[in-house]
Amino acid sequence: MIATPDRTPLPREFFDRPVLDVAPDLLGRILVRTTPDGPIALRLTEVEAYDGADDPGSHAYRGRTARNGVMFGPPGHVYVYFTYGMWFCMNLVCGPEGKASAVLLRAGEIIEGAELARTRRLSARNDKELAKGPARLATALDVDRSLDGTDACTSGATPLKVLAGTPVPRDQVRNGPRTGVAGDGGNGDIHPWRFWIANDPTVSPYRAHVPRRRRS
DNA sequence: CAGCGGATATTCT
DNA sequence: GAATATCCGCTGA
Repeated sequence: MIATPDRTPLPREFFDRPVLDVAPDLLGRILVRTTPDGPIALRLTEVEAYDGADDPGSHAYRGRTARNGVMFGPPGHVYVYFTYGMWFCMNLVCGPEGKASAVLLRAGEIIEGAELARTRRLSARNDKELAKGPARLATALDVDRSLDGTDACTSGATPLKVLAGTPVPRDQVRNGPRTGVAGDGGNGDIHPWRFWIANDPTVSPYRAHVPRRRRS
């Protein structure tokens, strides 16, 4: 017997909590992206927490900039950034206004609208790869900077919403160092803030931080 | 399969 | 100038 996922939208209070509480609680939730061509729904399987004030790995660590301003705003809004000159990644802002913490959505399983996602992810070899990685997830859902600052918690028509779905039992949640973040992953790592669903085939592979040199 | 170079905006030094 | 919350295509085993 499989429980039917709860399609009730998560209220803003869900996100107005410490980011380390919200992040594991987002696993199994359903993100719905409404596009002109139709809806795409994704079950979240992997996330990472970023805590502005005390977190050197966070975009907000060195204060507010034109890029990260949404992180300092109210919870339940979408923070989208552009990285490596090519890719977008999306976050959900958590905690009270001014806290500048957010959850990076790293991977998920497309459960509705896969045909739409495939047209945006032509290099994916199978459906498990459609949203395996944060930039792939944003690409599959047609998310870019035009959605930065969008409220995911208001009622009515919004481009992005988060539904209650089916929360993952705590014993199915794994955590470890964040992917590609300088300072994370060493012995005595104090930021094991990547959370994923155990044995889920859509979770992205872990990669340690590796500084890369630019060609001269 | 692992390793690597290329693409190149935003931010900080 | 140099690093970065990444991905893709190519190379060689």
